Amino acid sequence: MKKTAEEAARTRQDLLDAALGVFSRKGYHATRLVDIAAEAEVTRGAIYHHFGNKAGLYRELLDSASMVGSQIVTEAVQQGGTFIDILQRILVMTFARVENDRRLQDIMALYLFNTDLADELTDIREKVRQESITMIDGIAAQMQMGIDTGQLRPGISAHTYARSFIAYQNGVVDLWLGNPQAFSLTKEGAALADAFLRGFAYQID
Amino acid sequence: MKKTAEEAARTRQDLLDAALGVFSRKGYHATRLVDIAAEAEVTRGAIYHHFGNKAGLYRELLDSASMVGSQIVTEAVQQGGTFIDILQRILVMTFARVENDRRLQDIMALYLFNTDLADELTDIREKVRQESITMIDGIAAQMQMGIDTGQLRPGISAHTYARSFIAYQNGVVDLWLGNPQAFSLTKEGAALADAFLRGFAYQID
DNA sequence: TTATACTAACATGCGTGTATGTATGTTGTC
DNA sequence: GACAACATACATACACGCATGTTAGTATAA
Repeated sequence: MKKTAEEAARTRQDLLDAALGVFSRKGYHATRLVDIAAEAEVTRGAIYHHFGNKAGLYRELLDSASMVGSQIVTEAVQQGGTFIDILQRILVMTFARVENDRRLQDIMALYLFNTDLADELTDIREKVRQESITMIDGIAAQMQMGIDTGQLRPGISAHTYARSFIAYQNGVVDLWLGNPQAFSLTKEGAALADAFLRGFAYQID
Repeated sequence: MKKTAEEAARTRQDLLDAALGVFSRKGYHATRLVDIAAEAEVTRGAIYHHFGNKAGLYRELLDSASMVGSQIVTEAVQQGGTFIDILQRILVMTFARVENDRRLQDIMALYLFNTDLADELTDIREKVRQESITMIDGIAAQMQMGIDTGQLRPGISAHTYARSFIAYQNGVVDLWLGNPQAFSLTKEGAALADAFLRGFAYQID
């Protein structure tokens, strides 16, 4: 019955993958550990062996799921262009990747729909909150550069720009997750990014 | 033990109010009927008497909570102004009202975080989905007018404008609900709306 | 031979729903 | 308008299932 070390690591990863899918689809409370175990083709015992309990699994999962969005950002920055070009690219790439990457969908869902977190998970909520704050701060620093170089309209604070940006990004993804058949993130992504970054208002030059 | 007819209606409403608060804070699965009953200062028996079961209570709640956003829209339209002015006003009013109205906060949370809805509530999810579709269609019709009258930039479809708009509105509210102390929806509302509607890009006229 | 990676069986608690009880409003009848 | 007959608005207590966590067992890698 005992498996080799790498086999064990594999089932551990399988459990994390399965948990990500089920948690993001059904929420924390509604997911039954037996569903996760079944999807990973083990029994619940494996979960308790690797993660101690349900909350431990969720904890681990969130740690492994973090720092995914940052990869897209660095990739978009590397391709160069103006400040607005980069912001546009971040949105377009995020939208397209969400539509085509099931795993990323699940991670986004996990971050966006973190209600119904049990009392025993308040520390997790707090951690996510802190992470989002530092993320906003980081984006705000970038936005400040955009303001300083005259590529962003003045009169709006860097933090407002930052909040506006990720609010939009999350809002679009959220909307799509709620009804994926309604529209295509890949096809409409560029227009959605354009409408946001260039604004709705028609300014005659 | 039997109360007068209007007393009964009162406890029924108390239960709905209590349910809105608890459901929106903890999610469907995590809320215990005893919590709702306690907050309404009755026992669970009252819930089963008035609503049959937990799902019935949630169902009723969602019906009574619907059609709140439309009120803001009509109010914003009545005040007149250009198309962009009205859109701006809708955002600003929504943001400000969310920050100051606990009930509206709960309703928004209920709509935004509708994950973890039990298998017995798939019909509710479907209903919410349908409502959001017709809402988007309605907004798109308005946006089409904005395009036709040259007040919205051409080259973007009415539906994309509509999705963009409510994605942003929801995104900002979602962001704030996740961390209300981080910023003030009332104070930053105008800037957030402005950044969105006029765009980030600095266009030199 | 020992620690590991689980499986299987069991115990426990908790939350929903239901059945019953009860006090009181409400309605018809004379 | 008084009084029975019934309906209502809950409270209380119980039954039941289900999901978590725990413990014991087993096979095998190290």
